[in-house]
Amino acid sequence: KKPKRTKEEIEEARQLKIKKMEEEEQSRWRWWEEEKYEDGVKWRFLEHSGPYFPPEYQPLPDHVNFYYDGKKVKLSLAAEEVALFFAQMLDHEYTTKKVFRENFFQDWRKEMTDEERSLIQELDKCDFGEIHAMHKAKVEARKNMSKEEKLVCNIQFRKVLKEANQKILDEYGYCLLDHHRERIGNFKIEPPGLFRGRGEHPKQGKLKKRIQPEDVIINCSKESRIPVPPAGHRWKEVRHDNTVTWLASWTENIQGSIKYIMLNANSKLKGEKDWEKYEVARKLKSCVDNIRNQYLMDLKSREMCTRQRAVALYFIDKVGVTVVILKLALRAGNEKEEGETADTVGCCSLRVEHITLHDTLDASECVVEFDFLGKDSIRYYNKVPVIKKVFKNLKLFMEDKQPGDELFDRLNTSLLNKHLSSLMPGLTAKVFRTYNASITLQQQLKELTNVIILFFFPCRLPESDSVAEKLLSYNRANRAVAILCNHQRAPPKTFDQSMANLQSKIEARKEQLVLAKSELKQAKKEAKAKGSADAKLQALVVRKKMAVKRCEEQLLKLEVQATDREENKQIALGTSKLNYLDPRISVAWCKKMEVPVDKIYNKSQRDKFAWAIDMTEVGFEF
DNA sequence: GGTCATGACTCAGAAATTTGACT
DNA sequence: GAGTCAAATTTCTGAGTCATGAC
Repeated sequence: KKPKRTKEEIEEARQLKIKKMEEEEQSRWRWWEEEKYEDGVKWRFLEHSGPYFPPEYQPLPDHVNFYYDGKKVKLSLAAEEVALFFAQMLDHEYTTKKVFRENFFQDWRKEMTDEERSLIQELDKCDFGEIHAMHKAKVEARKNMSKEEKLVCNIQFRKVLKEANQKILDEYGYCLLDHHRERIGNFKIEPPGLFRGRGEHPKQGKLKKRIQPEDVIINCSKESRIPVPPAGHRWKEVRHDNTVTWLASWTENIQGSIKYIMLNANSKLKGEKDWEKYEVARKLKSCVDNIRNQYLMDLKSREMCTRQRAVALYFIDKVGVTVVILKLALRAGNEKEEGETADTVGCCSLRVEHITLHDTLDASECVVEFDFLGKDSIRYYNKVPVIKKVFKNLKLFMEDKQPGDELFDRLNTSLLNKHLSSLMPGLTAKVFRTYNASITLQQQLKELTNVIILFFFPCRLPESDSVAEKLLSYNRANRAVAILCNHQRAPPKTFDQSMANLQSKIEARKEQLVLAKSELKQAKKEAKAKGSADAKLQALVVRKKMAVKRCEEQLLKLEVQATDREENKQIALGTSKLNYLDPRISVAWCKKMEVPVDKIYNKSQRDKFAWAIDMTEVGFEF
């Protein structure tokens, strides 16, 4: 059995943790206080250990077999490994899809020996049952490890495993960049497996090949300790390019695109770029009115391509309607090679079939109904009233076109961005998303957090909002942005259950409150009857009062939690929080509302936004 | 000047893993 | 104080954006 930890030991561990955090803070590289490098230079010194390669394939044990057409077949090592990839995924819906199965089978056969290939002709005749069962048992065993932890060997096993992982992290997880130790984001080479695209990807199921050192390019300083390739291997190339941020790269075999090993989000290189991004978006704030006026004028242009550009910009920026402001915030929409990826679109690549025009709809005029698959094959569905000029133009663009034709046939992202950068240096379609997201957060926070109440009822101080209520307001503001950016998630599998659990907790707490209240009443009654002389009874009343208060607070907290969770069912807050919202807005809000920053940002988020946490004053305006 | 390929980087949700609250 | 389980966090890697340079 695990030896019990004494109170002293627990306290010691706590102190150690605090000390470690303080040390971390002390040693943090405050790069935002330093001078920036000349244009294009990303680093002056870079040293690292190269990427970490996944372990070699371990052949199946003798009792686990593959069967073809009912007969046991001993596969070659290469074919067996790929068979395992498929068997591992059998519980997943992917393996039932026709495209996935066909792609897999085709690529699998390429890995087979001639003999295997002539025998194994149909996927339906393959029986991966035993391999699948073995894999499931392995996963189960790992899951149950904590239950069996009582067995000393298991504890040791876990410890060894943890230590081994730590060793890998220490060795490969960090680099030295300009005298500072920086964490690497993805230091592991992606292991081989079956490609899983998103949505209806034409290449799903294809074999993602094992990457060898001979495929990898290393990037580091000339004068640094050059990473040593695994024994018996060599690198494809070692280069010393300080105008890029990556440490290693390789070309993957599915799309032929390049994969990179880069630094963690809390690094200088990523942080500085992030800061810059928000500064560009803030610059847009000062000239957005002019830009809007310009594209509203362009809607009447004689040039068709100018008109298309104006309508596209209108989609990318926003739609202003008299009472409510409805925003669209579409992505730019680059062209994609047909048949190479799932059929998804953004603004410039919209097709006629993706929008429906309604002269009137739900008491609004000139409504555009959008229905298309965007990035990651996430559906974008929205009905938005637009100004007449935009509506008329859309009708014009759609004239004599087939559903599959491009809506903006005279426009692409390159033209759009060229135009934008002529209006403001650094301006691209993407900046509008950042700008609109951040400005929305700022507005929503102002509206939602009691400012009005404070103004009209100065006796009600912001403190009267509990931290839980303030956080609900923050999450609602965050949610408004996530909806704007169409950041969706699949509802968690356990959602209904966890909601029901929470509800029953609320009911229990309510009952408890009723009970506490009646006990308080009773205590008061008794105290009154005995007069104020009885100190014991007076103390009881105080205690009961406290109990009621505590109960009420807990109930409120649970109710707030329930509201928050329900509203969050299909919305992913993380993406906007991490990528679109200027952290300085949140930090300033925390300061103003006296909410600790760690209620908003967890440890790694605080690391990522350390620059903002450090420099932001309470009065910061985006 | 337009188009096309390529490279480098940001953004994205799912899945795996860890944490910590509750019983 | 241990066991359980949901929630939080981290990891993973696919999918975009956008600039550049060759033709």
